[in-house]
Amino acid sequence: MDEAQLKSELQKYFGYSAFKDGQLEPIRSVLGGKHTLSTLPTGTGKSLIYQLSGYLLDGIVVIVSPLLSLMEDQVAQLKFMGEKRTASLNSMMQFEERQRLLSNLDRIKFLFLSPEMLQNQVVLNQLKQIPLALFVVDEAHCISQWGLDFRSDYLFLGAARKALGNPLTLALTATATPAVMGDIISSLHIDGDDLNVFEGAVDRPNIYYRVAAVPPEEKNEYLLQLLERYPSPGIIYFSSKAQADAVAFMIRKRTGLRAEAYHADRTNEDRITIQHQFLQDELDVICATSAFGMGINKPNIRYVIHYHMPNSLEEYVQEIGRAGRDGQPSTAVLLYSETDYNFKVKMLQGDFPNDFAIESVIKNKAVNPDYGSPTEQTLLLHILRQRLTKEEAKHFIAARRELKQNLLKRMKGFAETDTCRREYISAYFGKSSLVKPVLCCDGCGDEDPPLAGEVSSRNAVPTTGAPHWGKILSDLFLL
DNA sequence: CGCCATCCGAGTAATCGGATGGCGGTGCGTTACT
Repeated sequence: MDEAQLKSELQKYFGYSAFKDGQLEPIRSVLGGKHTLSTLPTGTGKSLIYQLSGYLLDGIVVIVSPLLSLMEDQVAQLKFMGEKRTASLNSMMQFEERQRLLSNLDRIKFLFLSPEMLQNQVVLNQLKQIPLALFVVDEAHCISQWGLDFRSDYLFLGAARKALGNPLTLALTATATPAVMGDIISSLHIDGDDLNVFEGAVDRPNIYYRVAAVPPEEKNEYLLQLLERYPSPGIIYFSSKAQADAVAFMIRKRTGLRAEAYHADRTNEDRITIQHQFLQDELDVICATSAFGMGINKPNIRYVIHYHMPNSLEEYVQEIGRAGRDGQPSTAVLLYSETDYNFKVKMLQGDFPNDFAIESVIKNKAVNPDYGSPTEQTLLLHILRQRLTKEEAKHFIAARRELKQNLLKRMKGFAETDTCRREYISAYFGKSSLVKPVLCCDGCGDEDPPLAGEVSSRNAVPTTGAPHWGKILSDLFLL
């Protein structure tokens, strides 16, 4: 199908007259019968890729999604567009409801489910009975990020694909390093000869990067200064739920800003409310752990501050990537402290099963649910499922530990580099060409973007020589 | 890692010193309970 025909189908199904950047190529690839891996920033219309492809192929489209809330969002969106043949299969459903859906799958066009649900034999058997147009893995980096450490069912998507007869597959993610892309492809057991990979840009030219070395005890005061300076709304990321709570409280006390904490200890109801309020501009600041963000597509987030550094540069880039979706100047600030790094190193070291745990799991053929963190348990489960020998298991754990430590070291490298941070990220993601924006990062000696209406007293940033606002914008749009 | 909070015994009436231990975070689904 040529581009003109696809455009007319786009018009027919969605009412759009043109594709956004990065949509057309993966659609043509899928329609050409090729497995496809596409990295495309969130908010640039990733879901349209499988939606339009799905309409133009016979059979059901199965979309594997990491979060129930994402599934619900997608179902609601499709139904809003008038597509009634949409459902998600999950644990929220009543038994009868689920039975009814499973026996009527032939009436469904878009089915959303979790990787865990695909482990269910009944579900797999029902799916085998009907023609499968496309197997979609949304947020596919979760395979690499969670498979071994957190949600082991992500590693079984390859087996599920095989059970379903190796269907045409589309993997979508916002950002992936070459290593993560390799993990995705090999874990899904995709034949490389039948694969097309489309890589979107990683760089976000309208985000200015800055790292500030701030000792832990000075972070709160420093943060308050930043909040005075930066326009809302924004996100502040933490490595600890308690600290996210505490700082949200402090911000409410000491500023006029509306701040809320968001993490896994909040009730489902609270989380929905907070997210909704944030999207409606009824909150200025979200103090969040990594629980917040996936699927959030709010255009006007002006800053993302990291109170603690994440465990990897992938996570960092994903989290700061939530800023400035509208293309307007935005800021990413990392409050870096070597104490934090040392703490993370220590935590990481304790987060792997020791030899005794490895040996007893192999001996008992079961994981003791009372032993260790979720990460340790997932790793032990993997050892068990792969039927590793003692030696293999120890090597596996050692390699895993080294990998995680390296990810953390690269994150530290980013924080400590005195050269261009944008180049550092770009190189990390294996990109060769990079066009630097006028306002790049502190490593390039650039000052923070001047902010509308800013009265700068305390920070006393000299504005002489700083590019004019209008020039900054025009430079951005030329990129 | 290095910093706290907590505990504990000493030995005196209410604290003190030293030791100890703890210290992240991500979500499905199922099932056994209140």
